[in-house]
This record gives sequence, C-alpha cells and structure tokens, in this order.
Amino acid sequence: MTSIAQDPGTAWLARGQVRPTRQRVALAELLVGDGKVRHVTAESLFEMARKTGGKVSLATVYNTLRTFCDAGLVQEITVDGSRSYFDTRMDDHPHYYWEESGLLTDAPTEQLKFASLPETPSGMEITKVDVVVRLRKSP
Amino acid sequence: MTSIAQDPGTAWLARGQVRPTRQRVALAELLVGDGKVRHVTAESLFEMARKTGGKVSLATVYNTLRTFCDAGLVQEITVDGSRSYFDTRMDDHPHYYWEESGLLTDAPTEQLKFASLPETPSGMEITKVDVVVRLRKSP
DNA sequence: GTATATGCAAACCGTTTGCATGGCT
DNA sequence: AGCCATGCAAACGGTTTGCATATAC
Repeated sequence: MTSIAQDPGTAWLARGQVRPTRQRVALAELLVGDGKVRHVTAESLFEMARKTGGKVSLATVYNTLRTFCDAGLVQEITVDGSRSYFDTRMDDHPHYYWEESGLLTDAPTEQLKFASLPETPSGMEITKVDVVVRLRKSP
Repeated sequence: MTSIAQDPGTAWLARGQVRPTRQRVALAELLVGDGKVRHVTAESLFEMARKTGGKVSLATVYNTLRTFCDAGLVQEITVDGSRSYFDTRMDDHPHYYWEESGLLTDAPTEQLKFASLPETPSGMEITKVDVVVRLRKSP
C-alpha cells in the first residue's frame, strides 16, 4: 500500500490545498503519478486502487473525487447520463467518447475550432462549452 | 382529458411505427401538438400530462419516452449526470443549458460552425457531436 | 382472440450521507 | 487534543422491470 507514494501526488494535492491523507495521496498518485491516467470514473479509480493494493472504500473514492473537483484539481465531465467522469485536465477541451467501451479520452484541442458560436443570450454568460465527439466502430 | 387528441400526435406516432394507444397519443400530443414543447424530462412530461388531465403513470412516461427514442421520434440529450432530456428535433444541433433553472433549449444551429473538428480516429466513425453551451446569469 | 401496453410497487444502479472510528497536524 | 478523513451500511433519486390487468388490432 501507498507503494512509493511521495512527491508528485502530494505536490498536486498541495496545489488544491487538500490535506494529503494516505488514500488521497494514493488516489492522486494514480491520477497524476506520471501522466498515466486522465479520465476515470469513481468505479474505475476504485478498481485501480484496489488492484495496486490500495486500501480505500468506494465511498471514499466518491468523496475524494468530489473533494478534488471542489478544489479545482479535476473537472467532472458529463457524457452519458449514468456515470460521471473526472478529468485531470482543467481547461475546456473536447472529448472522444468511445461508445462500445464507455471510454472517455481527450480529443486534440487544436483541431477543434469554432468558426462561430451561438450568441450568448443577453444577461447570460457562457460557463463552458461541452463538446463530446461520440465514436463508433465504422463498418 | 386527451383534450382534442386526434391527428398531429397520431400521425407522428405512425412515422415511428408506434401503436397509437391512449397515453402515447396524449404524450405525443404534448410533444408535437403544435410545436409547443421541445425538450422534456420524464418528470416534466409527466407533470404536463397530469395537469392537462391525462391518465398516465410515471413508469409509462419513462417507457414511452424510451419507445419514442428507439423509434427515432425523439433523441436523448445528455447534459448533466442526473436527468435525461428528450428532444423532438432529430438533427444534430447544439443546446443551451441554463444552469440555474436546469432548462435545456435549442441553440441556433446556423450560428454554430466548426472551422475544424478533431480528426476521426481510424476505424471509427462519428456518431454525433454533442455541443452543450452552459449558461449562467452574468454579474 | 391474441399480442401488446399500462399501472403499480419493488428492484436497480450510481452516488451521497450519517455516524462511529481512526489518522493528521 | 482537536479536527477532519475514513469506512461501512443505509438512504437517495432517477430510471427500469416483473407481473397482473386492460387495451389495440
């Protein structure tokens, strides 16, 4: 448990002013340990944690992801109605959603350019523009 | 009840090869009766139905929306993780999501233009590009 | 007459929460 | 020591399902 746990995850937690507890560090390590994992669901992160010998409960994974989210360390991505995905990249960028596997990955940001965006209704401002490119095996 | 229920909804159902039962016609009427309603959740449609005197159970509204969806009469829109929205417009078009009210509306299609789209990974094809413009009251 | 839709309530699934325990500073 | 994170199991909210009844064709 905690395997090598030391720097990268801890530093990352510090950026969000999140207390570096054992399981938070472990999860942080999995998320940003070396740029490995980008997009997780609570369930998938839980699986990873337990496979690498971590001692975390599923509820804690949920709570921790929410904490990270509130701390501005990850963002929640909405793709299909059923699960939440969390992304360690914080900028507004498009995603690929691989329908058969349920995987979510980044789409190259540079390749998405809006020639024009729907106008912002008056009195409103745009929080964010979610773009999800849904992919399916081609025949 | 069923108010005037007669043609528009029934014709619409026929396009999807869906049997025109009492409650389906009533719901169809609410959805496409005169271009009134576009975006509903199961809950909101259920409310509308009962306010107009319809006799439907919530479960039937859910099942019926799914049936309409499978029949290609409405499409499911994913916006936040918790509810499903259903849209009577079947083309791929952008949406406004009004964060404080939870309302979903169409954004003018013509105003959204991609200068470039992320490339399609090989062996894949794009099913659909979901674009949700999230709006918040500006200060 | 037969297949199918409806209603109800119970099952479901992802997520959240309350409370007692244990850990961090 | 004091506060906060953790774990567990129970609560939750939206959605689905099983089964008996009612309805369309």
